[in-house]
Amino acid sequence: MLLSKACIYGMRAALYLASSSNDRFIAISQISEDLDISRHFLTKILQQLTKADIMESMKGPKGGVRLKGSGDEITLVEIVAAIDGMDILTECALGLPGCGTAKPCPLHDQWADTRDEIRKMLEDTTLTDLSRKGKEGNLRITEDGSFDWLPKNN
Amino acid sequence: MLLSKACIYGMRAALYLASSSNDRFIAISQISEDLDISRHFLTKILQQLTKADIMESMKGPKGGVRLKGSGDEITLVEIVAAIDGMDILTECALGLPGCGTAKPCPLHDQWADTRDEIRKMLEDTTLTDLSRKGKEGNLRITEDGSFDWLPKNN
DNA sequence: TATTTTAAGGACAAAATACTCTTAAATAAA
DNA sequence: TTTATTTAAGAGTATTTTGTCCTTAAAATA
Repeated sequence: MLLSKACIYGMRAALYLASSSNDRFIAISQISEDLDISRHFLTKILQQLTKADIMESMKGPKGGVRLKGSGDEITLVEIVAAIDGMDILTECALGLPGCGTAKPCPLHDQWADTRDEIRKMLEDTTLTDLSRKGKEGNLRITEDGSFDWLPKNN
Repeated sequence: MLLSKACIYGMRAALYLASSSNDRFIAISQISEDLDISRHFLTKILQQLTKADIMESMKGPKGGVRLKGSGDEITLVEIVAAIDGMDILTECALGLPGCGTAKPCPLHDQWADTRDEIRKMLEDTTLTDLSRKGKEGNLRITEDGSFDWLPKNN
């Protein structure tokens, strides 16, 4: 698995928020319910994203989380960096520390190329891209085939 | 991490064997020592590779493991398939089961493309490719910077 | 001010992964 | 045939990841 579950959950939650009216705070309990993700676990993950300034949070009634910036300025790589770290995009495929052009492993060149493809994809994809695509195609963001995954307040 | 440690260890051991005279059996204890991988753990991993017919083993003195076929017929994807399974090359980036062209997630298209790049790289790279490259450039296959990583019997 | 709602944070439990140890079986060679 | 060597196999331990629970803090509102 390239990305941890925490990272995947974070991406899905961010995509959920990007598909909502992003001026309002949305309770994590609602997100967790709609996306069928453990509430407490998701809370922890979104804390990381608020610390990374990707989201902002508000306590109390009417509180919750929302994206800090505009969805078209947030790319997937930022979420990955905040949760899994950038290591997965720099690490050696054979696990050798310090693998680079100066001191490569035999697989270095090939892996560097494919790794760049992954990074480019993550860098080029914004939350708005995914949200638009999801809305246009009525695509799912949750396991059960329910295609009307859009947050209720939209 | 895209590949598990077990998978990475398996690839390194296979590359080690591909760089040796492959008519002789080589003791796992020697491989583990040269590659600085736990002997018992490596034994388990190589058992998987022998079950997958990538290697063959022999008990007793003068026993050990060796590649079953020629190194230029063994690609990295076979090793990955035997240890981590092919799931990592088919799974949805958002973790949704059944994600495919028929029932995609918003990230499906982008991820399918990059996933194919990964698979292509693994399918196109043979052990002999890596071995040749390693020998030509005197590249390392082990952590400490020692560049003379070739098995002693060559 | 009191109550309710919500995130923050820490402590804990379960599951998956990584790694170790022990014993058994096979084989070569003394 | 006995002994030494080496893989096979299974049980056991450690670490990391994933997931749960409970308490505290902050904010809205009655």
